[in-house]
Amino acid sequence: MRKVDSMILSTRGRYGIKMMLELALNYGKGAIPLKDIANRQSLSDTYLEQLISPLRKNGLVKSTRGAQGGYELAKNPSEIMVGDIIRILEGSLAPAQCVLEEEPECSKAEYCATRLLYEKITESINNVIDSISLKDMVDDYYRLNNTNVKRRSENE
Amino acid sequence: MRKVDSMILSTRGRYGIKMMLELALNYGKGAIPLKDIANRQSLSDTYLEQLISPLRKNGLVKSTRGAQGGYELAKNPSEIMVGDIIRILEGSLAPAQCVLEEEPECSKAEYCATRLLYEKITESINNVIDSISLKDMVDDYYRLNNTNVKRRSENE
DNA sequence: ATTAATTCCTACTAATAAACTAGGATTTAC
DNA sequence: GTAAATCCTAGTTTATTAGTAGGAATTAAT
Repeated sequence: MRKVDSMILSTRGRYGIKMMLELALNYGKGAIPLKDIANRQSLSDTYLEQLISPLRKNGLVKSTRGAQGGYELAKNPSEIMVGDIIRILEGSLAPAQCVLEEEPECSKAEYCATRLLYEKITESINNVIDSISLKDMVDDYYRLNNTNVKRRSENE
Repeated sequence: MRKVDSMILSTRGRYGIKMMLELALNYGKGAIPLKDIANRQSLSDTYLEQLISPLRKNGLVKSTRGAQGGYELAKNPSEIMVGDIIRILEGSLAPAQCVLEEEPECSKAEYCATRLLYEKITESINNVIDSISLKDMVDDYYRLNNTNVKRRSENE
């Protein structure tokens, strides 16, 4: 039996977003250890380690090694778009190979009505994820929780 | 090494759309055998059989059994939305479980800023795929091919 | 200096899902 | 009655996802 629904995002993207939102909620407070985030979210810290590594290499977070070390955002939450996180962790979101820029054009691209459809879908997704920043999510978070006191728990 | 990009649609959805576009291009001309479509698109006919079955059960195509039989659209191409095809073959497209209606709400849905994000992504995708009909794709097809003579080949 | 807490790195493994294939039963035009 | 088709269930193979495991390097605190 096949899976019934298609998750657009795998755990890489979903956990990555949760992790980054946690860091955004703590922006300006210094580095926090990954294990803390993993515990709060009930996720495997060794798995999160794997996910935060490319985020660091792409300049979205910075790390402090050693005891009392940890991670923090490398720039202001308003400068980090959800699309950045997703593209680093999941790659480009596209309905089919032929829409990806890196790919050579498929031989009949000019005749291809399905390609046009895929381009519309891709554009629509990119519009959303590139217009929402971590700051927007932090604002949503406080608005939804109807409080100005920073909380720690955040669910999927 | 992990896959680099995320295909939103699997072969189920992509082949399904190609198949349905072929049927739309031949709408009104009677049933055509699946093997013909598979040959034109260089796809496995036994695999396509599996995909067309749910499309038939959901009333998008109708079949004629026996020799000279085949498949045809069960309604006008303008009445069949790309979203219908995708939902039948791939299930709901959602970034995470918690956005799916069938799912019980996750315990902290009201506090959940990531859920809000997922809802925005989902809405944006649904807006696109539910606004494009097979007729629109047929029109695009002829416009892209700059001809009024119906052609057979159509690529991914 | 030693210890404990942390990041960093590579490689492996288990579970799940995707992408088909196989085989045959049933239907129907010719 | 035969060939061409749909219909149905159950496999199989391959790829991807979602982790684990183990340890090296770094650093604050004692």
